[in-house]
Amino acid sequence: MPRYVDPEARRRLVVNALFRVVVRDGLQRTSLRAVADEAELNIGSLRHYFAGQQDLMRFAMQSMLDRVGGRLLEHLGRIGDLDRLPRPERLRLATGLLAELLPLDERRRAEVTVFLDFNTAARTDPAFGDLTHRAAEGTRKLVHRVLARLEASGTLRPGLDLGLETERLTALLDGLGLSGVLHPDILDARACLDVLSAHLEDLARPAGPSASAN
Amino acid sequence: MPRYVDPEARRRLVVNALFRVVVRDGLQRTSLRAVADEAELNIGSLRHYFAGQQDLMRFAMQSMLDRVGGRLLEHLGRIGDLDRLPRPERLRLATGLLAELLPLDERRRAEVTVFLDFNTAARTDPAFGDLTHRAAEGTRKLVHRVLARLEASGTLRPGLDLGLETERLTALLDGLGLSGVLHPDILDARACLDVLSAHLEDLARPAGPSASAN
DNA sequence: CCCGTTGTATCACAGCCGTGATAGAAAGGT
DNA sequence: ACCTTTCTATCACGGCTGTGATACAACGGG
Repeated sequence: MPRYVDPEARRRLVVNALFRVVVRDGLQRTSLRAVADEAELNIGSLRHYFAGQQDLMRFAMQSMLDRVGGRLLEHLGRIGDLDRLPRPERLRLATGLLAELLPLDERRRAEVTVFLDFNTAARTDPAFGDLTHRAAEGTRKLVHRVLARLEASGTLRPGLDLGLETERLTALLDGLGLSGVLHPDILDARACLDVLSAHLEDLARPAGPSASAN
Repeated sequence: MPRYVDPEARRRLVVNALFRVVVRDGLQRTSLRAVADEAELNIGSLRHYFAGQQDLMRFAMQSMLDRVGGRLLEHLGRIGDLDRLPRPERLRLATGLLAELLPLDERRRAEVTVFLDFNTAARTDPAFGDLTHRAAEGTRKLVHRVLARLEASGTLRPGLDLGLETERLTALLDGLGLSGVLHPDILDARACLDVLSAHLEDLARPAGPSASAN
């Protein structure tokens, strides 16, 4: 029984509307009025929950980082003890986790799209501050952790420079997300996943090439 | 002895000014007036050479595609017969060619930055039409060609799916460009080049690991 | 000299934008 | 009933945008 209106729910409503506008029209055309219209709210109401444009944008960015971050932590928890699983299963789980960062369905496509627009805008717009910077560091931390777990379980081929491989895999994910969002006709969801899968398989030790015998 | 003013030179002047504004302030804040100011031209003069904003943007995008494309063709021509070169040299040349797409110095950093802003904008702005689409196809064509040459010269390890490897390498280049431009403090020029170099080395056949004996 | 072409500069207009101010309705405690 | 807080709604202002129209200078050929 919320007293008055639940402000948190209102903010979620607005942020979701903002995401839809960004996906549909791009961040450039995402104005306070456009978001208010999309949320079927009066701009006056909207401004009652957000002090201004900067607040709204920062809150939206932070919200989406929280959401994606939450999902990634879910995946991480679900993995748990990696060593007890068969080798192909380990790679499958790692792929599934990192695939959370690829535009493989409408939800993730929207997330990657918004994330891309925010990031490019953040290059020159101080409104986002260091949000994108910390996000980039977080992604690398995660990727590094996944690679470290795979290595600890003996799934990777030896002699890899984990620092370099972290950057390589991160760049691959970013690039797949970029093309998947901007050129979905060239790189569709299936191709995205195939490339990621192939890359992880490539990092795995060539013990079982599984070319002929499975 | 140019009759009147050389219109082509004027357009180049304007386009260069536009690039500077985009790099400095972002495409969002790149207005006709800002470009005119940067070019030290009156906005009326500017509009004498460009019908409107769309024309200017399209022309700028096309110009930068031409420039980068020209440089890539230069590299391609300079390579010529790959098979006559020693193996490490082949990889070095391929790396140098593809490094043209990475923000390794101020010129390339500016190009990648502008290219990124244009591409993200093109997702929702019909002004750019299919320019970015053809650019994306062109990049893949180039990457595929490089990989095919390397394979034809026996430099790559066997059994590679060139189509998939093309997407992988393209995504890697895009991702390196993205991080190199947006987070240069996390991924500096050296790291960019190292990752690309390592990737190509990884695609090369492990015949000579060159760990001890060269 | 004259005149058409080319280039430069300026004004005005409508359309957005973010934002401050303000008024009034709705809600809930006393 | 009353009052405070919360919420919705609207107006107005200055600023920036692209663009059409227009006036005027500069150039180059007849």
